[in-house]
Amino acid sequence: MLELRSLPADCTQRRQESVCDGCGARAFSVCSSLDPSDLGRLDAIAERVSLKAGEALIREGDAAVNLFNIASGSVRIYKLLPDGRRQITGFLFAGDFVGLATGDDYAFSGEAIEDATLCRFRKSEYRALVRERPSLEAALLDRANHELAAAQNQMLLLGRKTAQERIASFLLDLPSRDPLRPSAEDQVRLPMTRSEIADYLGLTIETVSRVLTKLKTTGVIRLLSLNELRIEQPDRLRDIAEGEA
Amino acid sequence: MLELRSLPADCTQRRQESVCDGCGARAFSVCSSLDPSDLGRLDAIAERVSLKAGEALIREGDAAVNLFNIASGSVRIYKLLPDGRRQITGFLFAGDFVGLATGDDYAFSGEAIEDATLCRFRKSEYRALVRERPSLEAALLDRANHELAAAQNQMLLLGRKTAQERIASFLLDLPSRDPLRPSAEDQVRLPMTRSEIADYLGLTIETVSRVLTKLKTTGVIRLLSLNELRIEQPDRLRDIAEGEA
DNA sequence: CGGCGGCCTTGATCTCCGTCAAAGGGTTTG
DNA sequence: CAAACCCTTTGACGGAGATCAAGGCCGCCG
Repeated sequence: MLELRSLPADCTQRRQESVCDGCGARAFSVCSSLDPSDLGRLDAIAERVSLKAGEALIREGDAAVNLFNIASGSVRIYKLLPDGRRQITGFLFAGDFVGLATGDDYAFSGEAIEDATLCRFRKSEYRALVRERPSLEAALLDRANHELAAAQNQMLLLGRKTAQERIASFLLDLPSRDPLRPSAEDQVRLPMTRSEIADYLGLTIETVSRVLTKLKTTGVIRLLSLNELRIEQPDRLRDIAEGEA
Repeated sequence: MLELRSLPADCTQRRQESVCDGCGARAFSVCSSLDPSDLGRLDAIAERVSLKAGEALIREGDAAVNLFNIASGSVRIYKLLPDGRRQITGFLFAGDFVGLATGDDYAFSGEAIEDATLCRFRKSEYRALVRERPSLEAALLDRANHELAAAQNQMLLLGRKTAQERIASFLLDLPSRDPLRPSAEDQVRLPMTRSEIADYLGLTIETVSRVLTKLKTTGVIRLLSLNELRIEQPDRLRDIAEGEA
């Protein structure tokens, strides 16, 4: 199985022999599509970056020079309207690739939710590698397709689901997206704030809070702490998520 | 420039020498990434299909055996909730590829909005061709990335924009997506009904109608007919779309 | 350990848009 | 050409969730 050794804290400082070797996210990411010899090529153009919670890796409108692969931690991707309204379009975790949906300029911003480590690639170098490694390109296409399917689900959620249904769907989806933290069955870790949940689900912070309270008082979930909860009645939560309750 | 010759009406009936040869959508689609010799390969596995308005090409939950390329007409892609609420996740036009975001089963339904012609491929055969034609794979990845960017914009719209802003954004986006009908400047063709617009924008049919009326009475747009309108004040419409008015 | 600041919860009120209802226009059918 | 149908428009009303406003919890730092 997979070895989850923790990464050295100072990995930005001195270039390691191989950033890929100790990477706990390798098995989940597009890197796994490369055989060992090709992995060296990837390794050669990868630069390891550490981010503290809240730091930005991508700013909407900037020239898109870098691509990223998340090695650990979590990242929020969002777009803003001129008056400050924010829509978080995705929470990303270890193994996720950032910068797929990108033209010459970034069309979204990205920031670390919690401390995170990432692999940074120069877009030009990455493209060159992709061009000569069809298996890598196939893996990227695969990933893009999964993201597209997820985006369609999110559109259904944002366009047609009630506040309760959105929260329920969110609680059911979230755990499956964080491979490095396959928490106990029906245990949900919420690394993001209520405000971020709200901006992801197209709600306000108050509504998120109220719905969570209601789910708690009806016994569907139990809040273990602010950022941790247990799903007590998964079936009922699933019914709620699909509008059948 | 591009030649927009109309397609023979009976193209499903008898197999043509080459379905690609007369295809007005070729220049916009992934097919354009293939050189003439490879196009023959694609041609060999393509089957031309004609659909009448309203007919389905994909049904959510069915085994995903076919992929499609739209040659002419328009298609709606949507997802349903158990109680019938519908979210249209995309309107597709000539050159668009249907079935990218697909696993073993279709995760969405697709129907013709107006009479349409499509190229149908068996997924297995298509994959085999893609695997040996990196340029085709690259084109698919490109297209997936564009769709992802569009999906993120739609999430912003659904999660954070008001009804007015949604309609304004929609009217500004739509024309650019239909390459076979590069209508007169600021002229918008609406091949879909109000109900479809509503289900695409996360609104109701009544709200769509009311907002269009308001935009009309304020002089921003002019309704030429039910399915055709002119944008009289593009700058103001753009301001509205971004929440600056 | 006490005060401060950030985040979350809870309550009261408001509002945008959804729901319900009816009437108007266009086109298909007999 | 009338009648039936469908889609759209318009109006009146109501409700889910936003907004406004306190108050509670907790970690942090002096």
